[in-house]
Amino acid sequence: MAARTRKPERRGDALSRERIVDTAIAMLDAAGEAGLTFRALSAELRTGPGAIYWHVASKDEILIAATAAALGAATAYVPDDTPENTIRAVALGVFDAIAAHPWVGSELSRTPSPPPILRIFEQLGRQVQALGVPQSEQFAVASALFNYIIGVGGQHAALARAVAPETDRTEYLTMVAAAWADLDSRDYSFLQNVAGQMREHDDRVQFLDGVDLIIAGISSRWRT
Amino acid sequence: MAARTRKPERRGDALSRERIVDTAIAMLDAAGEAGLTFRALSAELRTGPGAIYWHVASKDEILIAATAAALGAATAYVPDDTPENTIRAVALGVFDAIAAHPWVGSELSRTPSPPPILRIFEQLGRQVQALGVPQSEQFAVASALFNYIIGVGGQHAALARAVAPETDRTEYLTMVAAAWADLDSRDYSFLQNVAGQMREHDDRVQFLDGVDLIIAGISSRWRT
DNA sequence: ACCTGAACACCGTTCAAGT
DNA sequence: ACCTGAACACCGTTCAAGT
Repeated sequence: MAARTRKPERRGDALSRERIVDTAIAMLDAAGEAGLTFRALSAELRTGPGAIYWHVASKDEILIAATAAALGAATAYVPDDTPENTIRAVALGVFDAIAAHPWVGSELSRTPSPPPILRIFEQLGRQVQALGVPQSEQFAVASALFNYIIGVGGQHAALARAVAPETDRTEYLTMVAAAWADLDSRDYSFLQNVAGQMREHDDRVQFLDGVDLIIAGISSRWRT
Repeated sequence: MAARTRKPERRGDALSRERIVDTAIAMLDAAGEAGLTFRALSAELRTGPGAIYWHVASKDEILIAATAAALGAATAYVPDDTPENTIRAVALGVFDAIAAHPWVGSELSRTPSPPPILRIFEQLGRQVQALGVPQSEQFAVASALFNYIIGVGGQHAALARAVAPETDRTEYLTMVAAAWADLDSRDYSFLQNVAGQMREHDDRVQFLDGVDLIIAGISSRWRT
């Protein structure tokens, strides 16, 4: 993903904004959000923390750039398909980006809408338009889709943060299911009932089910 | 909200878990998440930081207890109404709690599901059941509602964090609308189109529109 | 049992000084 | 122009010592 075709770069490892962000992404993937510190980052880059500040203004800027890069692939490609399928494709793009980089999920609800997030909203909005939703409702409907997608992302990030990075997914689901099954059945009868489904459910399929539910709502309302 | 009917408490201000959490909530409301530090908290409570650690194990515990307290009122009362209206009531309860305490929005996607969050899921699940959604789909549908609600909360928290606490809401919306109107019209035609609606929209109404959209999806799918 | 406050091991960020 | 690394102003948390 790093541009190899720029000017030759005296050595392979001159410090640059791009290398800083790439290294930050690698560290975030490996050790989570807590693992990215200026000290660790500068050690990895074999410099002092001050050198990094010559290329970026703050840690926030690094985080925003890293999020943009991680979402970039997801938001760049736009299929030429029905509005419904395009919405699904955009949603899955975000979902898969977060699955690959769980820290992206927390950034989504932390930053003041940098470009890649605006692009997601834009894409959803266009499809909402194409579905024939009247002007006055387009913003509300696009927001509903957007907030659902972002919400799932945030929950996934919370899960990733809660358990050790190496924890097996099914092992984790078994833990949660057991915890739910242990709840007081008067107060939590629903959770107890579905605790079984927890173990075998497929996040990705369930995520798409939610998207489809909103799409179904749209067509039932404006396509009678 | 603090229990006044316990034992008399030698003075009015003995240190206690309850008073720590109440004070933390007041500080979070006043100065946001960045304003809550152990030093500031212990200054406010007129002790050293060590005293606080005798009553709570960590800052996280304080944050979780504060979130539980802020959401408590929202999740306690359950109206005896149609499933649709109960879903709306639960959703609005969360929305209003976050409007009153923006920091709750970030906690929602940060903590590993403490009780008040499980209660929200439970409540939504029961209504989904009552709406006649088949067993096998109940978990997915309840998750869709839950994630949408949490997602909106997270976005609100992000907004609250992005602007100074005193910033006027309409002033802020005007800023965002202006920023959207300035975007390249080729890349962001949708955002430009709806930038106008941004200024006059009512968050709360729009939030409910999204809930209704999901409800509409549910009935169109399982109520033919 | 409960509180005190100095100390520890960190942060992000700055800045004089180097090349 | 770019890098160095010590220093600054913070964090959350611990812990010997007090009452």
